Amino acid sequence: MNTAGELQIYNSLSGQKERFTPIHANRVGLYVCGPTLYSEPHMGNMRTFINFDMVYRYLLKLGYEVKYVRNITDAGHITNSAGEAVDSIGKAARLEQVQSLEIVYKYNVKFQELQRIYNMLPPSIEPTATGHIQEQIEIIEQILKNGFAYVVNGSVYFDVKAYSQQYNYGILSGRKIDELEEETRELNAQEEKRFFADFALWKKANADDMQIWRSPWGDGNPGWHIECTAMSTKYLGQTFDIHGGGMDLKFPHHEDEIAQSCGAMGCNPANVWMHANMLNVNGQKMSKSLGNFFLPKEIVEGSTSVFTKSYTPNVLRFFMMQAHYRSTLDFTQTALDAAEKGFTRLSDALQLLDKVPTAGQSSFYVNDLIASFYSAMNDDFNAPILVANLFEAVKRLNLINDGKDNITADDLALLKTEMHSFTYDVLGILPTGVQNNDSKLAPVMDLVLELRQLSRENKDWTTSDKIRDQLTAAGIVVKDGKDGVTWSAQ
RNA sequence: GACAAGAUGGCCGAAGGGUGAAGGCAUCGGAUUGCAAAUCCGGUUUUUAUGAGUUCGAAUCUCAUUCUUGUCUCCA
Repeated sequence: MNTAGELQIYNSLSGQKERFTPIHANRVGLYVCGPTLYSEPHMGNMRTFINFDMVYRYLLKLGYEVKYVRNITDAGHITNSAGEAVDSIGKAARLEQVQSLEIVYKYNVKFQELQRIYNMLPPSIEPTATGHIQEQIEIIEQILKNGFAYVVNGSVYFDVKAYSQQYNYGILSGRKIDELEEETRELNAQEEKRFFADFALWKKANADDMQIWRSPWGDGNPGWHIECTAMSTKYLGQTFDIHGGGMDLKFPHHEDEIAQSCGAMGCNPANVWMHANMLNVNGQKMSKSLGNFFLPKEIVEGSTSVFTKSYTPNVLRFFMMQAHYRSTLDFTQTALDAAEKGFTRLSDALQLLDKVPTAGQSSFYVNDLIASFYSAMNDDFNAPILVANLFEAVKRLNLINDGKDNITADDLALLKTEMHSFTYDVLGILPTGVQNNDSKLAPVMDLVLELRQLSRENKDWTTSDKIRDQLTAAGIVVKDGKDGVTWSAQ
């Protein structure tokens, strides 16, 4: 493990950066709220998962043994603001005339494919809500036993008022229930609840529910928040290190998770709460209702209505890594084009690591450069600074290649190891530019470039330029360097 | 309305009391090149939303104002 500083993480619970100390030395428990699989995740959903993939990757890089749990919500959410029963998974299923688990399966297959496309490391486990009904029931029973919940007509509600006698409901979101009460009273005319802020732990089944389970309170289904409490407790323990999720889950979802854990087990579930910010399109949160969303696959295929061209998963990941996870990020074509060019510059320089000449002495401090990679990430996973520092290394490599800077073989080996590690292992970029080794294309390119070289020697610029232009049009970029011609395919 | 987070160059975005406000993209000049591309060197653009205040010193802290976004029981 590197000792260039200590990892600091911004904790939403305290509102400040804190030195990260795992509960068990060298081991980290990480829980992230995963997707609700009633439709295909859009790019905004992916940003959160990619950000936490980066967090996971850096924790691994630091040498931690990380247990990364990301749930899959495959049980319907229960109610909406009007108190009307809404089972979003069941609803989508009815529309498409299939069973609810069939639709969950369908979108889970797509989600797993997206994880591969965007080079996300698989979590240690992806538990499902439907697979943990018993655990959820047991926690609800515990909350009831402790007096922080009540049963009404086959449903169970969390008793926020009783809870507030002992605990601080609103500790995460900063909300104060007594202030909220008057304004929201009219909107929440749910007769079953004793108090407007109470939330369902178990909801009695409706006749048309597609998912129904048996429970001590009758047939029904679990409330939205209880699954995370059940699964994080089962796989990580009553209190674990880091709980992550999108900013929009802070309230009520995460607030209620805290209440459930305290209510059942008397302790906060997580020491550190991390929230990833939203992805915006033209200044607005990407969402289905606004119609400004696009699918992660569409943008790779170039079939969105928003952009006129496609971008590779690498470019998209790189683009996202140029913004801090706690900042909103605006997706625009000009920004993506800029990222694409910057990414090309970075990946070209990574190729140089194998080609650059070495010297007896280095003309700059390689160790300082490498230390800057660590200190960037140690500062609350500041990937944009890491990228900036990687570009410092890019500049050095280009200078070395031009004979204006020097590096020893040892330093180069070190730089290569760390640049590869931070680019590929931490940022999650997939290595590119290996097409030069393409067994079928390479001999053809050798021939074509030889012919071009002949015309160049004969000063037949028309022919040589035609070859170059045609290759460019075919997506193959030819570079005339000092020591010969190189090419790369996109 | 309540709560929360913001407002930084032509664009995307860092930094968050200490001289010259990262980095990428763009743009301009030079080097290199048959010409380009790539690369290198150098330059350009921000009175850090506005107005006050605290301080020896503020983009950074405080207050006010304007605006933006998010959440308020569907949400990554």
